[in-house]
Amino acid sequence: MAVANSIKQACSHCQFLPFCVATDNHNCNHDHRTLFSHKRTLARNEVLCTRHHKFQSLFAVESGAVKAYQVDSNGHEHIKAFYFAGEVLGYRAIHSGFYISSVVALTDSVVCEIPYDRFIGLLNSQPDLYQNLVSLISKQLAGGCYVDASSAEQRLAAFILDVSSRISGVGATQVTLPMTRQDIGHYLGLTAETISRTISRLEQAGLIVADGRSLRIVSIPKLQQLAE
Amino acid sequence: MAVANSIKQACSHCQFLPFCVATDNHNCNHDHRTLFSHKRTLARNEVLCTRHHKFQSLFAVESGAVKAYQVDSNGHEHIKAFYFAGEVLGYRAIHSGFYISSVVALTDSVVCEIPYDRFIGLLNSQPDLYQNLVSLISKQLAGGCYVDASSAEQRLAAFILDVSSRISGVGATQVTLPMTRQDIGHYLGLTAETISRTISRLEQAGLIVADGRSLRIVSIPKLQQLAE
DNA sequence: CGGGGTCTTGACCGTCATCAAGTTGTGTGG
DNA sequence: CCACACAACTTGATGACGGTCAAGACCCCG
Repeated sequence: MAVANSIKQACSHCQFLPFCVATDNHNCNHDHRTLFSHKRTLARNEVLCTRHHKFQSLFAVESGAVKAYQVDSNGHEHIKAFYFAGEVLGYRAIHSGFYISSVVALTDSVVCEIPYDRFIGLLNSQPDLYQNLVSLISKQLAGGCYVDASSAEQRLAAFILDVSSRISGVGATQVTLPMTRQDIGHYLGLTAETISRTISRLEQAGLIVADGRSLRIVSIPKLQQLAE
Repeated sequence: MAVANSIKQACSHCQFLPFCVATDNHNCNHDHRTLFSHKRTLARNEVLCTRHHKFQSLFAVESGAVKAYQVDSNGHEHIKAFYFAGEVLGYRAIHSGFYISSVVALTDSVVCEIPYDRFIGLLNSQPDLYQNLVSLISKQLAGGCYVDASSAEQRLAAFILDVSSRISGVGATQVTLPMTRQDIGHYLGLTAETISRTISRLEQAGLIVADGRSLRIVSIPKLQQLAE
């Protein structure tokens, strides 16, 4: 039970909780960390994994935040996704066997490494868990669709709602963004200047209050309406 | 063996072939079609499934082509994906239990319906097949990234390469697009006029030869270079 | 206090959306 | 088989949104 409690504290909102619990049950005399995964502490800007490197592990963000990005032949950075505490990354590498993106920490972070072969071993020993995995990957397929909204205001509104719900929970009005305006721009296909200007406009419109990276959402419904 | 041959003819390039074969092997005295799925013939513009309706089946496109789209609150259509012969759709609905997009046929098409509960039943009876499914969904996560290229020319170049490889095979230079300029625009976040103009520019630049919906790629490398 | 990264704001310009008109293509009924 | 109607496509003119370049303010950390 000590182990179960240690899971609950750090991992209570982790998408991988069902698998860690299953690991505990399956080998209740082992510590799930040594059996199943180990933790990596990342300083800000530290690299977690690199594009084109061999895929070996999924990663669960325990605390902090990371970004997954690619650099195109013109040197432009494209951010494919942000991952916050409790979220799991690496699914996209399963098919090709290589990481599609490089991943670096936006803030000091702790990340749980999940060796894929051991993970598959667990699933094969308890096949009903596979449906959990399929559901999680399906969720990633369904999400993040707002990037193709037409205007900068719409995209940013949707972004703010998405990030705040993922960091602070749905309905939260106060959020501190872990990424720069540059990063937001590279994610939304806009420039840092446009992000800055658009935040100012949203603020003038009375939808948010911004002070650097800390935001307060004045009206969630109005922001949703703008984002659609 | 008659059944196995009947699979091979229509389905030799289908992503679901491994599962259909497994079904055959597992119940070799049944016809896989009646056991596992049935076919639907769709006329052009006929609806396959509708957004927000209950998810019950995956669909494999046997012949023809379909588009998956959503209509936002302003009445603007956003195309999330095209699916061509051999490709499977519906994964995005697994997590929520409802279809995320509506799907209609672009041309007269034949589609194989795969009831999800029966499919899961098959997987549970042969858990090693789950890794096939996970790999297929992972592939969808990794693909279709070119939509966020910056310029209209880059997006269209990448689109042409993607579609031609999926319809006619990698390296093919002749392709007939099944969708309208409108559809391409709604997929790439551009207008039909911009698509038309950009095709003209690519033609003037000597990269392609266009005659309505039939395209010939003059130089695949140059097009790739443009698309990055 | 100084330095580098981050953020904001302004001026100008290019790309693509919008509106419009004309042409081509397709399908249907006479 | 032709004629008509409507959808799809092309091309042009104009304008708005966001990119680019630049300058200055702010902030964190040494």
